[in-house]
Amino acid sequence: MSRNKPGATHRAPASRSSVSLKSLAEHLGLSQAAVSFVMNRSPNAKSIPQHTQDLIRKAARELNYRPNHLARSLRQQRSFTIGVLVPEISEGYAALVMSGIEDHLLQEGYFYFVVSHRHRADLLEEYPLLLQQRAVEGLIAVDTAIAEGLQIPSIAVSGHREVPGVTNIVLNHARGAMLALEHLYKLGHRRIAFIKGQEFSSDTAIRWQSIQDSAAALGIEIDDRLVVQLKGESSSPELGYNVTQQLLGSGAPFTALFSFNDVSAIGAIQALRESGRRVPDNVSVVGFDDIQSAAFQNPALTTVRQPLRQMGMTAAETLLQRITNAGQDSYPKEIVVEPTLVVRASTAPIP
Amino acid sequence: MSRNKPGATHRAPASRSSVSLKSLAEHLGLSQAAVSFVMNRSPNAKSIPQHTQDLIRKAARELNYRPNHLARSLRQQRSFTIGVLVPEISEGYAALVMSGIEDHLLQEGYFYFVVSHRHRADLLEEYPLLLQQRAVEGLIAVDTAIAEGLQIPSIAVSGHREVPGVTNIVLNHARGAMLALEHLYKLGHRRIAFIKGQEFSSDTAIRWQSIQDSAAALGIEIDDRLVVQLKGESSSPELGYNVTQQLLGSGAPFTALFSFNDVSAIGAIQALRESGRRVPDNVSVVGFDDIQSAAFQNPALTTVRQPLRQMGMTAAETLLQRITNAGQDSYPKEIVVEPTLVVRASTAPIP
DNA sequence: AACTAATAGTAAATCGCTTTACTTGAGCCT
DNA sequence: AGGCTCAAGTAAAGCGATTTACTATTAGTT
Repeated sequence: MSRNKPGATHRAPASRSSVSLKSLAEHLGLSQAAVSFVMNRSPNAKSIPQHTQDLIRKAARELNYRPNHLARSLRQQRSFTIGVLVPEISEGYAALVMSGIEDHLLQEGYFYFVVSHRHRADLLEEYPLLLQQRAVEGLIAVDTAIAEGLQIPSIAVSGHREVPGVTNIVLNHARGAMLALEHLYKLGHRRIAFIKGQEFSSDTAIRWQSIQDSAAALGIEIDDRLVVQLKGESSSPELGYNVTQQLLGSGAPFTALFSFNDVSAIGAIQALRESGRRVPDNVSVVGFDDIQSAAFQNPALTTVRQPLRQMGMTAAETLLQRITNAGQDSYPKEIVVEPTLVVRASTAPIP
Repeated sequence: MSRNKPGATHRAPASRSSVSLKSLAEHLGLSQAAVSFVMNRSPNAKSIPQHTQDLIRKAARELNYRPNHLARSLRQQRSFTIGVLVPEISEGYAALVMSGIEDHLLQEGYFYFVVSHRHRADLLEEYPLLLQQRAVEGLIAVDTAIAEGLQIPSIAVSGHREVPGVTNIVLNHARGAMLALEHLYKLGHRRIAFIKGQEFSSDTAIRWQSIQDSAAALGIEIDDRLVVQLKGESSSPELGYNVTQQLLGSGAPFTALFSFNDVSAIGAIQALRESGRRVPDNVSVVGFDDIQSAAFQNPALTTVRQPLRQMGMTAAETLLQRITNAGQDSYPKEIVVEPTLVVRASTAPIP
């Protein structure tokens, strides 16, 4: 199955124990300082003639010298590492934000630790501390209520509490709610059901408030019997499925459903279908987020799109700026991004 | 919107510049060594009487001492950090494996760096080196061809090449293919279309080989016109959509489709539907992986389940074992996990 | 010839911890 | 009184870099 090609040692001689600055300097008959200056293109290197510089770089290449990042971090008090705190590593929301974060971060030479707290209070408390012990230079919390009193610059993606030292990156929820409700309103819907998010979700309160405001502005009345709330920790569509059954059980009629997010909307559609209702013929459904699979549902999901990747990139970019400009203690308290309505096939005019 | 509760300073006095071992020792009037022994419960601490130990721990708590992990790692030559290399974060497959990895890792006190290479050859080459520079103690590559000559223990989830130093965690593909084909066979299907994975996907070759073997064993003939291959880097269902259109364009009739993975199966179903075919009434579709959203497709997807989370956990567990037992150079070359067939609503007897 | 300036570096401290080898004083024994 | 053991620590090296403050040699100037 696998052959050992005899002449295939095209890699460098794989220096068993990795070479250190010390061994490299000895090999060259120079001081560690000289080598360090040259390798880092430090201003001090100007006292080293070009010829010697070339020799140093050549030897470094040949011996495959790679400076130990730990040692450098310790000395410089700079780790080029940040921490990312998410509720859970899964397909939807967090994954998209993380991919945006990574995009910007790696490009700037930073690495990051990911930790997921799964809404456990002890982990929420402990992880930021552990991350700081590991000398991260900043923290990005995704959909996570961040504790006060952090020593390092922090960004909260979808954070809404005003915490000293924290930049919140938030969606314009007023607009998001209005886009969705206006769309339904224009299709003739008046009896609209709502699925609220769990208490622990950062966006739950603000989104619900925005919905109430938009509904009032449009003259849509919200029937309490048509409002349910997701229950449970998991991020599976099942949660949406469950509360939709509850909604159907109440007997109150509705022609549209606006769900807290796409994942729950997907579960909701399944429940509607099983109850004999067709989407969008009998009930229109609007989701929120526009996760990757939203476009490939059947019917394809109409949803309020959050620019999640963009939010991740902005988070990383802002964080690095704050780290680099440390000292200035002015920093943005809030950055607002705009939603868009993506109309697909899960909404239609009232029957 | 946000209130400042005046009496809310229930946290410790937030010691501005974090306390070091040195300052803690000075504060106590003891040597750094003594404090270190006690804090680490080192055997050396037996020479420190209980009373002093209590004093040390009390002071550490009060001053909120947190040892600098960088310094410790440097000294001990142990970073308690590993690297995880994935093609892309925002995808069903990798996300599930990562969540398994994290589960085991964090629990054992390890942290991890994630990097995604997006199939770029330069990154594939560079990232393992950068990770080693950052002193990771091991590497887990997910669905990624790992380079030879790594200095550290490595695990390849869905790796199939035999590389020295690497443990492959693989699915029993022979069984996976057989489960799916047998299922279709029993439903009466004989004209079956196939979507193969991209060349760069680790599982593509073995899975296709297994399919051919199973088909032969069952007496199913594979029509070349009914075999297409995913094209493109992205992990969106669109790729499956595209090749299914191609399949339909060929005009060759088929009653079932076995797709490389769930994501492409979802796109395929969309294409089938748009062509006027109904799933499963006219065409049965089987996916592979059982990603989270598979159960919530319409129709719910019949698929070969890979225990992805389990594979991640096993990867982490095996890696930590190999790290801990460093020295022994015996290690598992391959760990096989078993698939299961999850029958849902996308398959039915032939029309 | 003496002084200055530039060139080509080097020695050593430092980051914050761990860990080995040693010291100091007290108590006990003979 | 001298030696031995034990308790309770301490001093200092070392992990692998970076960085500040020097030094030794040569060349040029007056």
